[in-house]
Amino acid sequence: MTIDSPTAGPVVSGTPHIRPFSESLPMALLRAREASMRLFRPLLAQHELTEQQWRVLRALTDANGPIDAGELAGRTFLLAPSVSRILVTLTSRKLIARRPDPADQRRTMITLTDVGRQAVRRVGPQSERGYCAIEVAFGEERLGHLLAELHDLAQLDIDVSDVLGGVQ
Amino acid sequence: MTIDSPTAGPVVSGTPHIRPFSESLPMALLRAREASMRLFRPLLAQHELTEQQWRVLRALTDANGPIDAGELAGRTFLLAPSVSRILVTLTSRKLIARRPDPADQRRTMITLTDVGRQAVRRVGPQSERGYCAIEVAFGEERLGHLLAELHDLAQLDIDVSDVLGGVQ
DNA sequence: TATTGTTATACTCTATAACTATA
DNA sequence: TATAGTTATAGAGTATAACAATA
Repeated sequence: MTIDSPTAGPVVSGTPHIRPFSESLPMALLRAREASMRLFRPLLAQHELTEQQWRVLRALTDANGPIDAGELAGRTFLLAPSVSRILVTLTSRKLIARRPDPADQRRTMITLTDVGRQAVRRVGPQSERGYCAIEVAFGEERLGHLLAELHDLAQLDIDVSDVLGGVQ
Repeated sequence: MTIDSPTAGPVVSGTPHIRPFSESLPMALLRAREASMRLFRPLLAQHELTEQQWRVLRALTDANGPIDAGELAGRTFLLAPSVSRILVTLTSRKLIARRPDPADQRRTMITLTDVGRQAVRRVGPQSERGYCAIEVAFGEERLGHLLAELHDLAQLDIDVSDVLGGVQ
């Protein structure tokens, strides 16, 4: 049940304490993400969708109605310029539609088109097979708990300046 | 034998079951990773290191001796061409050194230089402050358990073809 | 002939800044 | 004046293929 080292182990020759790569949280998250994405990448490739384009389509599916570009950027963890370019691509492929918000013409409201919904309907169930495979291999309850922990972790609101500590 | 799960909650208007974005494992991992990287990005920026360059330096620190480029690619989750280019950059900055393996001249062995080790020594302890902040906010034991679960998840060896299911 | 690493190429995303048009 | 989105630009990584050197 334990990870590699119970008490953090010996420090490497004269180096001040630096957490081993294997115990780095961002690295562990990356590794786990790569392992799970491995199941989905070929599927997205088949449908000529990048990971980020798929994130946009998923976010729109969840939204279940028009949302503006800024909201979309936030939900997909993409920067505004990335979203803008992705929206151009997805629009040219008729997967989404953009129109200005009548209430505030600065805003662009985005919706899935019927074609876009069809695409999601085609990819979604196949992608669900990936999740099921993970649930089976890892354990459904265990996976549920992991998701909850990841959710809580992402909610932590740590002040970055505490970390940099005015080192400047 | 349908893939759509029988007891997976209400299905959105006519759409076959598609897991909500919020319950997507890759998305949860990305979200958690973004939340944690938020603490480290400014630090890396201060030292003019990209995330990927820092991964290479960390992997070399852990290796505690020369390793070849292929091994480095594996440990950092980077593709060989990306590693190649990063090695060019890091070599020009004198942070690493490359030399052919005497035992097999095809292989390039990579080591940290003294300058490289110094850089790691400067960044490492500051980065450790980030980890500590997370440990405090999330709980040390809880974080340890999460790391162990992520480790196990990454170890899963799921056959991709099971997922694609010969759909072609 | 297979391998290791590097280049070549095209595409995409990241990141910051500048710009347009609304408000 | 501030905001929302887009466009501009520079840089970097992704991904595949092709290549050279070595085994």
